[in-house]
Amino acid sequence: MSSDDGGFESAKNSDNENIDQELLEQTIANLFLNNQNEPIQFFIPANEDDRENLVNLITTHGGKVSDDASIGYYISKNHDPLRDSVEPKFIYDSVEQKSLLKIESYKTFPNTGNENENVQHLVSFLDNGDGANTTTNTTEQDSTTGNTSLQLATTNQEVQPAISRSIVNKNGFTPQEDAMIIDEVRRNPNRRSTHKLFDEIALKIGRHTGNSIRYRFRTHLQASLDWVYLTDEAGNLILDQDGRPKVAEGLPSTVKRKFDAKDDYDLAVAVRENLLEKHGDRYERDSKDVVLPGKFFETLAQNFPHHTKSAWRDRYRKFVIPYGIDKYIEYYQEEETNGRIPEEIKNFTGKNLYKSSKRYRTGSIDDQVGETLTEHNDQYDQQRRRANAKKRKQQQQDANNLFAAADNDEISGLGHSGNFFDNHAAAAVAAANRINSPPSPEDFLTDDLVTAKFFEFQPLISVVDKITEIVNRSYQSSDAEQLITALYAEAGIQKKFGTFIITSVCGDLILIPKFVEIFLKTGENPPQNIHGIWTPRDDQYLKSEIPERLDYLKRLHGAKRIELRKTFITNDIV
DNA sequence: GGTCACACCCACACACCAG
DNA sequence: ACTGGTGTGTGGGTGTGAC
Repeated sequence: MSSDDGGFESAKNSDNENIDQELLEQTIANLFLNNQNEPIQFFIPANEDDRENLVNLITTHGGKVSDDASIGYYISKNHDPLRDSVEPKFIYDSVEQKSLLKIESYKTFPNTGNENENVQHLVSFLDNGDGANTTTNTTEQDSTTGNTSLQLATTNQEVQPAISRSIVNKNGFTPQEDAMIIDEVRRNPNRRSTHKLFDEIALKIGRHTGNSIRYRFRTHLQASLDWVYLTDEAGNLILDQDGRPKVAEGLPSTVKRKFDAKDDYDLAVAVRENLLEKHGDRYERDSKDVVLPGKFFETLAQNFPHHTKSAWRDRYRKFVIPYGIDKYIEYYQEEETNGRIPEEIKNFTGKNLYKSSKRYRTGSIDDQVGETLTEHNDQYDQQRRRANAKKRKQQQQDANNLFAAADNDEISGLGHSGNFFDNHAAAAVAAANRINSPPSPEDFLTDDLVTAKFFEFQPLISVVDKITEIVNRSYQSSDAEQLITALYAEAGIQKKFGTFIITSVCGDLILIPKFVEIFLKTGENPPQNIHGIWTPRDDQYLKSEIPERLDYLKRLHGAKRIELRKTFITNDIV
């Protein structure tokens, strides 16, 4: 800070000037301290604009930036529906004005408890009526008192998570969701490239598709995957003596591994050695008709275990034979001699070349293979690009024709054009309902959970829309009975089950449709390992007070939700 | 115009099977 | 035991539209 700071220009003597300067520096250094003189904690998402500068401003002014999304004020210009968001302007303004400003004024969606806001969080219920008993017959839920009162203090702002249904940024990913994705990848490191893993994560998160989560990981999160858990060959976590998962050194290989130029070279050399041994002088160059025993590929897989026996065999018949064993060896050696990096063999599968074994047996394949491997690879890359462009053009043309036809139909009074839209709508619904190995709903949708009304929704998953509509209505925060009755009468959810769901989500209405959706897709009651949905196991973990278990809960539910759950437990609600 | 979420694509690694 | 045929889904993208 320079002494000619505008605010202190009236200082008459150097002593005063020094004292003022000292005070100012002290103020700045202590700007982000709380009443107990402790650093105020903030969390800033990794992808936040100007994050580096914000971190710098906070830390140089006495504050602390947490790397745990559940700790501290959440500083972001993007609102997170699962917590209070404070605009970064709060930091800039406080620093600029050299004063800790009122943080409430910078909250994107301040939780004022106003009923008219789209913030709904039922934490207290009437203790009368059928819905007040919280038991379930279908889970290992701890038995609860038959006459449990659901009365809860509503005034405790400390433990009330700020939940809003307002979503900004097109269903954007919250820090909790990002953390959950990374955690799942850490637990399944060898499946980090698969589509299935992300489909599974999608089921747990509920708000995004597997595709979307996969893309999110690949584009935004992968870079920050600095460590993963150690797993065995079957993908199970390996635990240490204390039962904690071990951390791996580096990243394990993925399920499948691409063949590189060295692989092709090693393969070709091994094949040639084998044939020379067998045929001696009668060895035929680039033979297309060579029988190699299974033992050969078995040995190869032992010597080069990063590919399986089947993979080596497949690579041999689909790539090395069509290109030419000796031709590839010569190509590889020449590239190395000339200081160039050899390419692997490409474009010999499916549509390109490997349609019929006759083609390479007769040698006609050579007509399609360029002078060099590079030329060959380039040729097919170009062909593919041209084919894709042509396909896109055709699709555009089809779309134009379709709309033209629709216009004509309208004009000619024929109504909408055929059943194109119906078919596509049906396909879209079918796709939306398609999940991996779904459990049969008949097995878990028992009478004590749902009524006949529930089955009127077809497909069943559409009941989630109805439930969303129900929970979006305005309710008195002290009255869950109204909600339970609506769920019973309009969605066919038995009152006891409705109460159980509300209890499992600690009264957080936004999670109720999510609960039902995941329940329908997985049959899990309550759904396991879902942010904000408490299971009997989670409650046991909470009661155990074992640090590792509490850490796990903190990652899964966040500190605020843990405090809220404790209140539930203390009040004997669960 | 850039970024993001999401859908979709496709070569090919790996596996299985009937002949 | 070996073969060619082929299914599955990974791995690494690209296309599209909303914001």
